[in-house]
Amino acid sequence: MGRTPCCDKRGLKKGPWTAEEDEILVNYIKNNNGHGSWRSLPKLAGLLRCGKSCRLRWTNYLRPDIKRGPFTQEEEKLIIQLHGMLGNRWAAIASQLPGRTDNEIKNLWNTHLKKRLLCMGIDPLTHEPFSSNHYPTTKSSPPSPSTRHMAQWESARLEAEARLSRESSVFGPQPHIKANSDFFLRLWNSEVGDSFRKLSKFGEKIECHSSPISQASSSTKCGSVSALTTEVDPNTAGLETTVGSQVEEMEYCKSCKSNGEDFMAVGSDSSSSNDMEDSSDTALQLLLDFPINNDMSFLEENCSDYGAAANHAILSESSFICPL
DNA sequence: AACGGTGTCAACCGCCCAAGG
DNA sequence: GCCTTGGGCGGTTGACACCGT
Repeated sequence: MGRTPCCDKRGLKKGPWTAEEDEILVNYIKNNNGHGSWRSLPKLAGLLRCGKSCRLRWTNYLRPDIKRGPFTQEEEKLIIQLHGMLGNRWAAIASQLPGRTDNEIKNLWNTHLKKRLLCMGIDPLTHEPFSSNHYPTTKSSPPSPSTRHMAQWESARLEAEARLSRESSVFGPQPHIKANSDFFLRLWNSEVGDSFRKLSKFGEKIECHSSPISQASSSTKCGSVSALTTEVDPNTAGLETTVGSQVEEMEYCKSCKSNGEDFMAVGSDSSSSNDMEDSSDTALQLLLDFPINNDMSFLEENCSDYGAAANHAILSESSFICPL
């Protein structure tokens, strides 16, 4: 059937926006308390641009809440962590970084962060070390990034909900716990989670031969849950340990990793051969496990530093040469 | 100074999806 | 239920800046 063009391109201007055009667009949106219909905006505002172009210019550049300037280390860390969970869902990632646009984050990823991960010997697509391309499930192909991400999300969601449920039933209302330990649920209820729920539907379609979500729920104890624990307030961590055995398991998973053991071995049903149980998720885990206020200097520009840090902390099993 | 290589980022393109008729 | 439309998203492109030779 085909899609009709968003607008009649004839006579419309393309390319970089001038200061005058910017001014017209900003004034129009200000004076009309919003953009209204993007399609009709250019005509009403007197711009020789297509509506899409106006929308893009506004959302990526002219919006008053845009934060310009270089990304901070915190922001970069967050982007890496979110990318590990969400993949190339730039809009969802951007929703967690106030003032940053999806375009900006996408550019940052493609020009900097991707190279840094490559430099560390980590596949930016899967967040796994390149060396761990052995999939114990032999014939089955490696899980797709989206499936893995879904698995982690679902697992984390179930864990968080279960924990909350336990907390509320055992201790009654615990506002401080709620505030501190619900990073995931906040995320889940945000645009990020929303977008992921949509993805999950898609995942069910493409993975109809099995149930990736349920498999994931039972098998990824060491999944993104450990990312949650990094957000737990130390003041409440002890309480959580007494509250839920799952938290203990999470901590155990982390200690396994730090001891260099195959942490997936502690999974409840590690003997099954489904894709979600792939134990080669260490790189992603380590990325996710980095406490948000840890020093991430290993991600800085100097590739030799990455190599050293990665060799030391991440890729103990493999030596690699920084390609850059 | 000229040139080529590389990096950056704003902008465009095409697809997808939800809403509405 | 089908079709059209508008908006949003992710991938890609191309202009420009910078740097080394």
